[in-house]
Amino acid sequence: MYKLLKAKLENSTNATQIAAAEIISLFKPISAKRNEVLLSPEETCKYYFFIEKGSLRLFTTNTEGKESSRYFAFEGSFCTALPSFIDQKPAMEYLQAIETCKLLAINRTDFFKMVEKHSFFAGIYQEILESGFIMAQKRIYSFQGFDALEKVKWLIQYQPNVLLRVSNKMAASYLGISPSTLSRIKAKL
Amino acid sequence: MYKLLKAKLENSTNATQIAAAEIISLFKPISAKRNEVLLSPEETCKYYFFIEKGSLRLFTTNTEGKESSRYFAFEGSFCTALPSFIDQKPAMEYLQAIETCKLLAINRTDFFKMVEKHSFFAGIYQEILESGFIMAQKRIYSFQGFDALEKVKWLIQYQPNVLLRVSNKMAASYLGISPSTLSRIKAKL
DNA sequence: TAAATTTATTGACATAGCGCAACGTTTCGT
DNA sequence: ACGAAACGTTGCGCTATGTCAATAAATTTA
Repeated sequence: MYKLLKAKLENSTNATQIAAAEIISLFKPISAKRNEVLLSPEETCKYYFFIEKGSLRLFTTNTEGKESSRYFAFEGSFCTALPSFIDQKPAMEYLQAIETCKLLAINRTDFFKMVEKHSFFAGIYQEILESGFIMAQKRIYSFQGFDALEKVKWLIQYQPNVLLRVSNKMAASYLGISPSTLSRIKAKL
Repeated sequence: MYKLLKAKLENSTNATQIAAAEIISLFKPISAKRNEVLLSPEETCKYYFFIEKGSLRLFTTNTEGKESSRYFAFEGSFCTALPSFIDQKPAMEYLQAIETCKLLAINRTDFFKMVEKHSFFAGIYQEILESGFIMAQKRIYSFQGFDALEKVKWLIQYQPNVLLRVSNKMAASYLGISPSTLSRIKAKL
């Protein structure tokens, strides 16, 4: 049940068994069904999730109800609506299970307590922030001046899981193209 | 000369005068002329810069030579080619002064030494990463499904400095629209 | 300060990709 | 297991925005 989380923490440099165990003990198991919404825009995000199994996505809807997906996360990753989690303001976005999930959740207070107490865990948090930042930047660059075909190729190269495990509609809303266009591009390979 | 940096550090909670002074002593002043390139894609980024005066931008060029601007920074901000600074790999992007600048630079070793030594400075770094991440996410959301007019309005609302202090060409390349389109939109207000 | 270079504006034209719609297919609820 | 609902695919016409080009304005260099 805590297999992947345990591996993640214990493989971290400077982690001790004891510290890892303390942190793990603060994560509570949560199940989520396919399509279940774990967080709505008006809510404030209370938990940092770790995915043992399944996948999550973060997305918004604009005023006309059109979805825009921001992030997909799969087993072995942490995922939360970070701005809300950090600032404790309404999330302004949805967090949704897109497959049946086994999740582990730590609440905000405990999370930051552990970040302060265990420097190796602060290191993990720092890595999450750094890689999230870098990923976001790459995506911004990549999408500037790319046409639809180039975006799809980029996705295949850098996040192949997305096209394999996520619906066309969601993948399209991640790329900022219409489902029709994505469908046509896939047909041409 | 160190006025803004001093203010930034000393206004931080948990900062002591002594610690702030130690950190400040590791920043060396650097001048940069308008349009001067401080870092090229094949170079590895050695410094974290703080802007006392002027402005910087990060940008790439694609294979056809078209520029794509990623980030503009003005006085009072930290700025570096973060992925390169962190991983010490080629930057894959340019860092350029777009106005005449007075900069303060700290090298990577000293920077991370201070992050480890002074928890308030680690806090500042954490804030930079968090806000950078959040900003990048907002931008991704905003640019998905926005047409050119909406992008410009968004920029006016959230980063008015960009349109005021940066050339149309650069602002357009930041928004992912052509200079012509930006010009036409501005004409219509 | 004048010439040279770069940038901004505006018009004419071409086109990628969107919305819409129709139809087939998969998934979901009971 | 069945019907209903959501999703994927594909065709068609339209519009926003890109490219190209010509002129005007601004900035840099000497």
